[in-house]
Amino acid sequence: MKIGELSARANLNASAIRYYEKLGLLAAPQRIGGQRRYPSGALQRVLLVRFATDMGFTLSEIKLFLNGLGDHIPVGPRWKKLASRKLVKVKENISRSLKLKSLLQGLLHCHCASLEFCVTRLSLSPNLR
Amino acid sequence: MKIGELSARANLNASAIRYYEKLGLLAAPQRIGGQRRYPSGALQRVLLVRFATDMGFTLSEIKLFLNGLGDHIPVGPRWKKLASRKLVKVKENISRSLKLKSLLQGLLHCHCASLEFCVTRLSLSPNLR
DNA sequence: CTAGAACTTAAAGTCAACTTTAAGTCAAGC
DNA sequence: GCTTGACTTAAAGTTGACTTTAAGTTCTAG
Repeated sequence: MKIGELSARANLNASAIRYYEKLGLLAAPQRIGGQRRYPSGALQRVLLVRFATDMGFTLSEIKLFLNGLGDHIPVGPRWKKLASRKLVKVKENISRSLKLKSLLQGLLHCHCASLEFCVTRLSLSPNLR
Repeated sequence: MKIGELSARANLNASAIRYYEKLGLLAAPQRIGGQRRYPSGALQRVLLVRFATDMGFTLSEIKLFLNGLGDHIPVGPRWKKLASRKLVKVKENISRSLKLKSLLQGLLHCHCASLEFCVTRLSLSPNLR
């Protein structure tokens, strides 16, 4: 697979793929006549990277994650620590998103709302003093 | 409330608050001797802005949202359209986060995993052709 | 009254994640 | 064989969301 096909399938720009390679997120692939040829596994990797960036991971976090991940290679304690910290964030994000969801649904039905209403609905609290 | 107190309570930099004001996200407050004095409502507004940026809204989206929102002022159809579009995104985000959560929990228990495993668990699919 | 903390501005700097540009090389179809 | 589209590079440009800087003003505690 050349870079054009990979980028089309992963739905991003070819330059982004070269950028990922430069950052070490993607292994440098085989080349034929100077042009990159990707194995199908590269597509999975790119899809995962896209998913993770959408979920708010930074590229350097993603690099750490993917490097600790491989078939038949047990995930190490370092990876687990990373993952469990990220899990906490994901859970927080879920509970906030659920609150936001019900707030939005509510606002689409009852026709007026104050900032205060939103703030309490979302349980946003200021620092004391 | 001066800008220092507001920023401390909202847990962000005072310069960020001035930046929000410049973008029109925050109304220019009363001034005493050239210095900004905020009513308590400003804190709520800032808290909401912070929440929304955390949830992945851009500042210009937030501006649109907050401007269509006020006590005793019915939210308009334009606002509702925005909100229902955002609601869709929030729901998508929730279902993806739930998948990610169970994937991470799974990986923390069973000790090996392939990219392919992750990709299918997250239902990531490439574009055809 | 004065030192120092907190405020003011405009403009420049930073960071992440890319994209665009320029100038050139390779490959696939006619 | 030649054109045209896809590829190559390094370097510069872009966007969003701030932060930092520099130079100055104002408030507050002692």
